[in-house]
Amino acid sequence: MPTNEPAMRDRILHVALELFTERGYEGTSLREIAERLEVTKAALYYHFKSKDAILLSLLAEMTRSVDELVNWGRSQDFSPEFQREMLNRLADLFYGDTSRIVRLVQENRPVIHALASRDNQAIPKTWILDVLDLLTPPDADLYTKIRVRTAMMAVVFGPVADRQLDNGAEPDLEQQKKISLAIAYELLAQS
Amino acid sequence: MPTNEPAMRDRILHVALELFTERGYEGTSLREIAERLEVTKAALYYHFKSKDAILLSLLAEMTRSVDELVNWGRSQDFSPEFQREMLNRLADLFYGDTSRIVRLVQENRPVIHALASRDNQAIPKTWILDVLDLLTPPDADLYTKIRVRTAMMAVVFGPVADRQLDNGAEPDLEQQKKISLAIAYELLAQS
DNA sequence: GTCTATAATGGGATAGAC
DNA sequence: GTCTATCCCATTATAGAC
Repeated sequence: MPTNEPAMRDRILHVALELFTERGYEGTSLREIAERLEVTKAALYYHFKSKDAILLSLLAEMTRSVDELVNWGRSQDFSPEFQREMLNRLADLFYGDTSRIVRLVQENRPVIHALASRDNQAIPKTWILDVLDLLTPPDADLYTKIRVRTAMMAVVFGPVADRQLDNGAEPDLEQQKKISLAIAYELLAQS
Repeated sequence: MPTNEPAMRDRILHVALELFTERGYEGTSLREIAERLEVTKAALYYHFKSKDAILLSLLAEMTRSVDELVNWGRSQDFSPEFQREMLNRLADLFYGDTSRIVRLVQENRPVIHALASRDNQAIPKTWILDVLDLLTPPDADLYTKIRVRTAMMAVVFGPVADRQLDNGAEPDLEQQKKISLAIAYELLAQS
């Protein structure tokens, strides 16, 4: 007999994502997470064997999405069409649910980096460089490299930056995504 | 009789900047800072009254530079020439020494935000929004806003991103600055 | 699956000698 | 201006009852 309540495991992840992003991983204690869920610290340990495990679980989701994209990119030959399609897929990712995890990673880079080198875990440490590499023409000069880098930043960091941009009003993410992509195309075309 | 050794206070700040950026503020203990300087924790407390004070002292430098820029910007009328001059000054700042502090802020956003709201301190919390505001034409539509935002990101985050971009080789920051500015100009011109 | 209680660690900070 | 020694506290994590 299934319950209507979301599984506690997911509720923990949900609250953790929010707090880790707002106050940082190390600025968030398990006590705070437990309080929000109105359970005790010990209860958390039934679902996750450590605090690290909660963070790693959140990151796994993103790693999966990005790995998929990178693997697809590696299977293609370079061409302007490929470049644009790569940007499209990147935008879909980062203007979608994944943007919340991207923000989490951005706000907690040092801890995540430490975790990655300790656990040898597959963690988004260099993913952005991998994607950039795929987006850049093989024979690019510095000027082209920076154009491509700027184009990627527009798409990847746009959704995070724009959230605070629309003064108060609910941001129209679909619209922002279209515009960011248009600008990014332009940057690629003239390189 | 002055000593040739750099003052301990500055040596502390130097080491703290490095560690706070690499391992994060909360991931760095005073013990680690003391060890690098081959002194004890207690010695640090002679120069700074708390760990927070070290971070705040690092931030003060950046706050000063940025405030200067924002104040200058506020004293000017908006025009395309002003826009470009504003970008120039921004680039001078962020391709210079300040870029190290920018990176520190980027890597420790949650803690710094917490500090800012606790102390009511003048901290680079919204500076980027202030600068963006000044760069944006008064009557800008969403398309223009995003173009301007992209232009600013190219100049502000470029130096941080590019550092890892030149595979191994020493990056030519002067060159990167010129190119980033050229791209940023272009984004502004067609908006 | 969640609780109470407690262990174990490590951190920031202070007192007082030198 | 730096040291030794110590305090105090919050945190992660575990043991064992229910």
